[in-house]
Amino acid sequence: MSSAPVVPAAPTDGAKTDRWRRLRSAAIDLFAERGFAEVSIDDIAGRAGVSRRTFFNHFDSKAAALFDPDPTEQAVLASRLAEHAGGGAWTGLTTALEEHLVAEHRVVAARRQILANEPELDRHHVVANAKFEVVLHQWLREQGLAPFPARVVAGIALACVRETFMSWDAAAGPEEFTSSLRDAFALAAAGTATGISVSGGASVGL
Amino acid sequence: MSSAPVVPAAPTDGAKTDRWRRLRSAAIDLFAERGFAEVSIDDIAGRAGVSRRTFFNHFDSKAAALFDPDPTEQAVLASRLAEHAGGGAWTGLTTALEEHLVAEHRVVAARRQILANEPELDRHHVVANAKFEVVLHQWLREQGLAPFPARVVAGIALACVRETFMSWDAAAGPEEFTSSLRDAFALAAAGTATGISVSGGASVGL
DNA sequence: CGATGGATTGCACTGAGTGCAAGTGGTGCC
DNA sequence: GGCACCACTTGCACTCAGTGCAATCCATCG
Repeated sequence: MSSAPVVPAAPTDGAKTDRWRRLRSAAIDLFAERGFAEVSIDDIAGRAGVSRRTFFNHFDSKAAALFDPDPTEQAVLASRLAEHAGGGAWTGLTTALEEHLVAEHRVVAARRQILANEPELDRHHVVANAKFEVVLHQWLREQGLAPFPARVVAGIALACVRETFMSWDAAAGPEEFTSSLRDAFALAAAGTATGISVSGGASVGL
Repeated sequence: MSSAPVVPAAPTDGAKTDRWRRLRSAAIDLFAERGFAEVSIDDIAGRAGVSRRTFFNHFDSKAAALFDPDPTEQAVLASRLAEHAGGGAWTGLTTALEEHLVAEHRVVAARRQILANEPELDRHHVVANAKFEVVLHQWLREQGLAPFPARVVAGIALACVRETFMSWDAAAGPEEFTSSLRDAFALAAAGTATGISVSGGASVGL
């Protein structure tokens, strides 16, 4: 009980992560209540019971409080991906992404709701998505893909996620999201395997 | 000489656009000289010979001065796309994009140079790319693609642009960029037509 | 118990971004 | 020409995001 764990189960868990989550939670609640622009960092820090300065020990910016991944999230996604290594890049990638988004569905739904009211926040969301791209690209390269195909595959997968997310009504619940996402992945796989048909029918692959 | 032109050749040309270009030019020069963070908006406005307040009449933010498209650019890209309508979505899209990036190569190169020194600016660049996505997606839908395939195709094309841009040495000149971009587009078309091979060889399309 | 180091906090400061109201200059209309 | 109109510019004042610094608090380890 007293000995240090040989391998910390979740490296960033602890008081710090708790504070991080309290801050994010406060931020999400306030954004949902009043709108992003109407919430100051003092408000967030106040509701989370920490000082304004502490907010900036955890987040680089106000938007980060809404869009940054959980401190453990990168590692979790990475291990999900690792579990699916070797069984086909596309299958592994999409399975891991789906698991991941299901596990995070509460936060994902909160983001969707807030974005629905304030579309201009989409710019920050796009940036958040780009962080995923780094992880996915990295993993795909480890699976043996060259840099460029890895970029394309990651781009396709993220396009699926994005399209699903944007056309999803958060009030409809997570099941809707999951099934739509699965459809999107399947459509992408089928489309790229057979060539997504285009009007005019020119056979250019896409 | 005195009659108003029936159709304004470029709707946003004029004194306002001139100021816009002077401001962008000043911003690019200063960013290249000192680095993004070391340049204030007063600096930019000063060099462009306008007031600080006027800067904000033209740009929403400091980053916008570097990454916003030229006021005429959207229209220009749209008309390039229009020229290539009907001849196959992928071909038209990539041709228009290539033309467009060649025409803009000075600014593109400047951005590349500045990003090389300050990678953290990439977040803004990603946002700028996302604006393209809107235009491309719109055009693809007009070509008869459903929302989702349109998203995927646009995502692939932008992945090509992004990968080419990021792996390009701006000092090498625009020809390098163009030929790399063309290669990337060809690779994407071939890869998606035949299925990008993955290690393990599972036949999942990607 | 005392030392050590990470995290929190308060304070002060720079600079981004905005609202407002007062110029300023050009354009067309009488 | 004179005048009204309009779009753009400018200065001013203000809020608030974000940062550096130094003091403090607290948990853990020896």
